[in-house]
Amino acid sequence: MIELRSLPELCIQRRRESACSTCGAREFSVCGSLAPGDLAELDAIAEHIGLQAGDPLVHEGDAATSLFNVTSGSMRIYKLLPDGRRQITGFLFTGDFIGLASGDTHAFSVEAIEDTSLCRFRKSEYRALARERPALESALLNRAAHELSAAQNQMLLLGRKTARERVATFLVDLPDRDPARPSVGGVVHLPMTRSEIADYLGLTIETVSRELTKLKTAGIVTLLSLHSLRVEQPERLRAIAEGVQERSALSA
Amino acid sequence: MIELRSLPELCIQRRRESACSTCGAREFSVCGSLAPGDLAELDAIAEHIGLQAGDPLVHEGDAATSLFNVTSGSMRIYKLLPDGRRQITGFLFTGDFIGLASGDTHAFSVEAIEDTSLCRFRKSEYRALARERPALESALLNRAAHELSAAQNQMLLLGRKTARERVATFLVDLPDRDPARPSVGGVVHLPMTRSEIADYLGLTIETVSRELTKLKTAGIVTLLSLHSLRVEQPERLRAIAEGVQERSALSA
DNA sequence: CGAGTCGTTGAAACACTTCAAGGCTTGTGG
DNA sequence: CCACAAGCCTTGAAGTGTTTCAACGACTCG
Repeated sequence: MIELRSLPELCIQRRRESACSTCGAREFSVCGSLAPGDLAELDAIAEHIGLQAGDPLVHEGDAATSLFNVTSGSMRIYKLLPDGRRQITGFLFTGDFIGLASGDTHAFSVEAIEDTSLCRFRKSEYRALARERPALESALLNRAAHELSAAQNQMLLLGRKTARERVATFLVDLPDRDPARPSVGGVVHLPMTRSEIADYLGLTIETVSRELTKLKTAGIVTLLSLHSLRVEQPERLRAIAEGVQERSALSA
Repeated sequence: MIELRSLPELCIQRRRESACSTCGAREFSVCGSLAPGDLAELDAIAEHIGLQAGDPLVHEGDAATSLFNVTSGSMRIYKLLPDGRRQITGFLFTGDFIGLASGDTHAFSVEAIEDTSLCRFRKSEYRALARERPALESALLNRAAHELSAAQNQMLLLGRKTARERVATFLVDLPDRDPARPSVGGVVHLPMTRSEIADYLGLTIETVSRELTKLKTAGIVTLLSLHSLRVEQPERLRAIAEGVQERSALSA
């Protein structure tokens, strides 16, 4: 029922002795300052999964028996209305958790955006381990706290920001989300489509496209390809994201 | 940094031997199935606080040294943009927690809507207790999970629902939020103003007022007073909330 | 090369906001 | 007890940011 995102600085990567025979994954990430003993036990109950772009992982209404940790790639988590309207509530990257909630069914769907690998923990085994190792539970609570804070920021965006502010906020925040692909020289990697960005920001694809074009025309960003751009004026982008209006320019 | 709301069914009320000498509060609520020993220890470190309508509890940017549990009344939790635009990210009622996050400053503000009483726990004391009593940490994680699920629902509302669907959703969900004031015969108590409802739903006060009027005209609700109404046709209200469009009526 | 998917751009439509006026309620002071 | 000011809410009319509808361009794949 819930999904917990990592903060890069809280993540430590632990390399396995050898690649998993099933899926080839070589590492998995856990959050917080876990002791080596905790890591070893966590490792012991992990099962590796590989997904191709577009593959579903969980579907709204599914029984929630497992807990997942993304080890590479990116995913979308979303909710649907009966008529098909979609709200993407988050993108998941390396280190993010999925499905920690206490309920017995998922209240959202999760699909792979690109080829993605994960670790799966059976919830029963995980809970048993968490009882023995309180640091695990504590680390998860920390993640939940950060995730809630991010959710509040997103509510502010969806409820009160203009289209331009939403797109700017998205470009400012995204680079910090994926620890596996740190931003270099202001280059932002966008694995998702315009449609996914739109459904994440509560806009249409046309509006996203138009606002990106305006940011480009204003010289604030340069579009390198459909899935990457470079931020040329980070301070202006940040100002727009925070709702600090610019007098002229960008109006048209 | 985070705020955790209770689910009524998870809350147990525990009556104190006598009223608190400072504020007069007689009970506080904790979540989950805590053992009597845990309750007693929690009780021992609790400090009682009373607020009047409008009083602030925490301000965005404040150092986060305490953790609060609402024992009566209602509060608003919100974030602001520099130009004053406000997004209320949640309303808090009896049993709800405030400030569980790990960070050292609050990322939101909290104010009392009506006269409200709370229990305060010093974070350091609480964490020490949680280390000894894992059930406490576990109960908080459950709360965080439910809160995250609610946040995802709100993102769906803010990003993809129409004004009418938002107001309908609000009226459907609100009665279940306050365990201290259960809904009887479809009567919904609204302690907050239209302005607060608007800032919660990402609308203006005029739009909220108009949509309430339309629901009244359609015979779906009856306005009893400014701060209470009765739902006459719950199934129609629920259908609207879920985005199931009605053919005719309600159009104007 | 044609089909399909995804993205961009323009024009028209519309849902919601903004601006404006008035009503209702509450509290205060003469 | 009434007058009056101050909030809060409702309602109407005009304005606008975003959506919807439509066409076209770019890229990928068989």
